[in-house]
Amino acid sequence: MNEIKILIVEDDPLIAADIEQCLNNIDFQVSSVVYNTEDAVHQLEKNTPDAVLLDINLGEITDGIDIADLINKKFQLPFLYITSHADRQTIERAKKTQPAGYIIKPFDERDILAGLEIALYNYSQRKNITQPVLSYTQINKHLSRTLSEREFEILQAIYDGKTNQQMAESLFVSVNTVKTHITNIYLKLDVASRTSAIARIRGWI
Amino acid sequence: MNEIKILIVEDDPLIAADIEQCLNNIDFQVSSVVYNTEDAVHQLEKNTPDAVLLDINLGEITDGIDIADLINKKFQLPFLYITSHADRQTIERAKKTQPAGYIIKPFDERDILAGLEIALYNYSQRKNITQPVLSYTQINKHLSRTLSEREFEILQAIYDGKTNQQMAESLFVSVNTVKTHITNIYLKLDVASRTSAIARIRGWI
DNA sequence: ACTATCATCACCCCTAAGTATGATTTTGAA
DNA sequence: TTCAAAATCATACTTAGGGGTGATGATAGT
Repeated sequence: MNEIKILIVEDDPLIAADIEQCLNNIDFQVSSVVYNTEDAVHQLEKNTPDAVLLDINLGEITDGIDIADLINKKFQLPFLYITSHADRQTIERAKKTQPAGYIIKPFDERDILAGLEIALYNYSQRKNITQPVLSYTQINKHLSRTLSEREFEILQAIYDGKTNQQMAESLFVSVNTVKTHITNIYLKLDVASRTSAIARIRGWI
Repeated sequence: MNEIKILIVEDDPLIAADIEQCLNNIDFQVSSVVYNTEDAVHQLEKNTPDAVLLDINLGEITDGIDIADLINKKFQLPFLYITSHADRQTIERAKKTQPAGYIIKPFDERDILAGLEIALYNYSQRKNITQPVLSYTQINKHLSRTLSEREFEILQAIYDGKTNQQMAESLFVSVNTVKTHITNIYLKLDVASRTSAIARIRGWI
């Protein structure tokens, strides 16, 4: 059984029930169903869910997008819009809140399943990323003389704090070869040491 | 006119044409339509798009999820799946590639508009997260034996790619002193070189 | 007053890192 | 086929980085 708790914000009781039914079918727990902003805030504070499904039009002055703003400011939870509003203006406003998804009514169980699974997974991954991965193309975008793939491998190893000896072993080449590659990398990056190479590419990744 | 270029990977020519039509209607440029993995890779390399729409089932050994893996490894572009496969197994595999969205067929112009707009916006926002500066307290949170302020200064200089000589000059101390500090930093960080020190703290900032 | 931490410096030794130069082989594009 | 780039390796040299040990004065906490 899934322990993931979802908060539903939807002013139409019929649709709310429908969403709730879907969530039950796909083994998500509904932490609460609320019909307005005030209750939504209350639930977010007292019974913090793992993710939120937001209707945009709530028939009051504040709407789902305002709630999204609040989630970003105070709670930092993943949320998805479920709405029938798919016009440019609404999407334009909605995207600025960086939602994890945008499900357009009439929705389908699978839309919610896929949307939530991806939202939750992405959220959990992003929470513990700080290790930015080097990208070959990303680095080369900044260079007139581009790195070869082998050189890029070496640069990655330097970035990971490896010694020349370790690189030689893991790449099955001699230390001399590693040194040659490094010399060429330094030429292209216009640096003269490992640490300055790392500092140089830091802004690029 | 929108200059955003989208790559479509879809093996069914009818659906591909349909997607292309949708993109045109909502003012996105189609950079290319490809039917298999090989062409997809080629397009990614030669005519890098701003985002990718991926069908999962391509009727070959490799599928859209493999292409997604490749995008993450080498290109780091936002991508959305457009597929009729919405079973748990597929979603489970797909979510691991951290897609920006998952559009289930039969799709609708608005699904694509909302999905792409949000994907592109989120991507652009996440890209310019400013490189966090080293923070003294942040580093020490992770250490049992904390760095002194002087040691932290030295660590910053290492992080910036400075040599011991340069540090000695800018801090008005002897190179020997710098070395002593560095030795102590290494002890506390449990590393044995500048580069591994940088790699170690990378996860903390 | 005693102790711990910090910042400072010195000297020795050793190795990893970096520089210079040159060579061979493979491969892919013109 | 020819040419250029890439990957491989070698040898020799220089230097920066790192390990070990020990010492001194300053400061702050118990």
